[in-house]
Amino acid sequence: MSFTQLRAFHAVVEHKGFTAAATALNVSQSTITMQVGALEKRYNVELFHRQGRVVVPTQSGETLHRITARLMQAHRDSLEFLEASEALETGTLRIAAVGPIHATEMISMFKTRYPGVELKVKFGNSQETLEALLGREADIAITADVSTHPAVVMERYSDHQVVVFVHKAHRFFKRDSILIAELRGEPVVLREEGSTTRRAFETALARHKVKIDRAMEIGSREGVWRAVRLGLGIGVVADFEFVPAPELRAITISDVDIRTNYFVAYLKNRENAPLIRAFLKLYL
Amino acid sequence: MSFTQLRAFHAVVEHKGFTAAATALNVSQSTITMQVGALEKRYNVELFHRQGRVVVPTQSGETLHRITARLMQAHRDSLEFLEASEALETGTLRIAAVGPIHATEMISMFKTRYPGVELKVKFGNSQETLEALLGREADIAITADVSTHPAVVMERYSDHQVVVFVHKAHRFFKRDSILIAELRGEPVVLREEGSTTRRAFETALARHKVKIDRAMEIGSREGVWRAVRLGLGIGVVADFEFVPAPELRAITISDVDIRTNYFVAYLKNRENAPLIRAFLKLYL
DNA sequence: AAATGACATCTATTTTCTCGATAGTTTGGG
DNA sequence: CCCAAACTATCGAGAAAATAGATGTCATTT
Repeated sequence: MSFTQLRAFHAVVEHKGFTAAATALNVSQSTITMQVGALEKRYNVELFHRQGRVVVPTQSGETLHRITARLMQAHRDSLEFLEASEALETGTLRIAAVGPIHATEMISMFKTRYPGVELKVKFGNSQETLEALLGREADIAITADVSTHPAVVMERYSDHQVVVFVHKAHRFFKRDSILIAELRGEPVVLREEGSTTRRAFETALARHKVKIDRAMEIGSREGVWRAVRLGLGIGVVADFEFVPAPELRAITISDVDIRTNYFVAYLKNRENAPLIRAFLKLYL
Repeated sequence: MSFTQLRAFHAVVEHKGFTAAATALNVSQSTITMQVGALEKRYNVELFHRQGRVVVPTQSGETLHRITARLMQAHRDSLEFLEASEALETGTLRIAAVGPIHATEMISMFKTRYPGVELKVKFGNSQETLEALLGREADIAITADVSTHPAVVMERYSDHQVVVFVHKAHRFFKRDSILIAELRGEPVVLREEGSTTRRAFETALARHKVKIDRAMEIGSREGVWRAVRLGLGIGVVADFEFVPAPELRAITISDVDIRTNYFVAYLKNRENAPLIRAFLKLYL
């Protein structure tokens, strides 16, 4: 009893005839006759009443048909699922990330592009993130640390210098660069916690034991930009994000290299996993 | 996506490994690897995490597995049903019969031999019985009339002469044969209504306008035999059923041929239908 | 009675499935 | 730290299954 035979039998019942079944399955009528005939001969069972040109399933045929209906449904379901997977209309991508900012940005972008894919995000520190990846609990890791593990591939996702920028009324306005110590006590307009740029900036300040005046905390780039233009403090921004304006000036910090450094990581032997490829393609 | 591929995939999940799946399906490991690999490549989907010697289904793999579980169950059910059919452990045999006596005897015998087969019996006259057969509402007809329909095969099931038998005290005891008219007014011990033998006997009496004395009506052959031995009347029996005894004698009716004539009929083009063959084999 | 429409049968061919050998990987032990 | 054991991956050839097309048979229709 092969699947092909059962499929042929099922089609004959569904289409009320051998010829019709053959048409539906895109095979020849003789093929259908053979398949069904083989079933009947092999199991010594009469599946159809053949009375002239009318074909009616026997009692046994009807019973078997109830079973093959389930069989064919499951077969169609399998195909449907696989085709949905192929089109990335289904599936699950598990992301382990160190900070919410990058991840949520990426997630919304990915979700917009592939609405059918379920996304699971787990936040943790760098070590936990890497462990999740190695333990196959995550497909993608978004982390700041570089891993030396041979099975892990890391692709740089974000790499830029942090600069400060000031309004022209500020005493730094005519400078090209400053020293980090000069920021001591300065009022600074910052992005919210979790911002990659802010984290890099504060890490550098802490390392050099520089205390600043956290004048404001604003949730958007434009907000920071407006606050600085109003002279409320020094702005902090990634270099490529700085929008030049006549009354504003970006200034580098010459004695410390403050930069963000984020990576997307995945397991080497899964580089061809469709969802991982799709994810990387969207950002790199 | 072929059934074979889905089966291979399913086995790998179920047996937690390619090699184990191969063993379970009685194929080589390379076959399994190819089947699953073909699925993954064709639909660009990752079905298993391959981490060294451990094989774990991915999220997609688990989803597909839920579907293939149904698929395989239906496949097993199909096989089970067909094998039951082969062994005549299932199925339905529809019988159309003219009288209850023969049919019930046959049914109980058939049911004993094939307990799994459902039997449906419909009683009617000869014409209805034949029509049920031709209309495919019955698989087997048990009838007394001979049909000339070319599609119908009739096999003689019962054909025997009806004889009377008497106790040695009876005036017929020394005779070899009698005329039917001699039975007029005689006390006769009969089987119950529906008995084939009784019907043939009474039909003959009616044709020759002979009225007898229905002395007793007894539901078994032994009962009739005992009653006759006690001198309660003349017995009526099929020739081959007569059990010789010193004080009893079977006597033929010389001027009328009283015989039962029953047939089992089936459609010519269904002569190979397993249930029909099984039925015929049991009686002919 | 011929035409028609549908199932049955046969053989050759194409496609699919499968195997066996071999290579590459990971894991556990000495 | 390296080796052996236990897997999975890959390849090319051979076996098995599925299929097509021509033709036969049969019942119904006109």
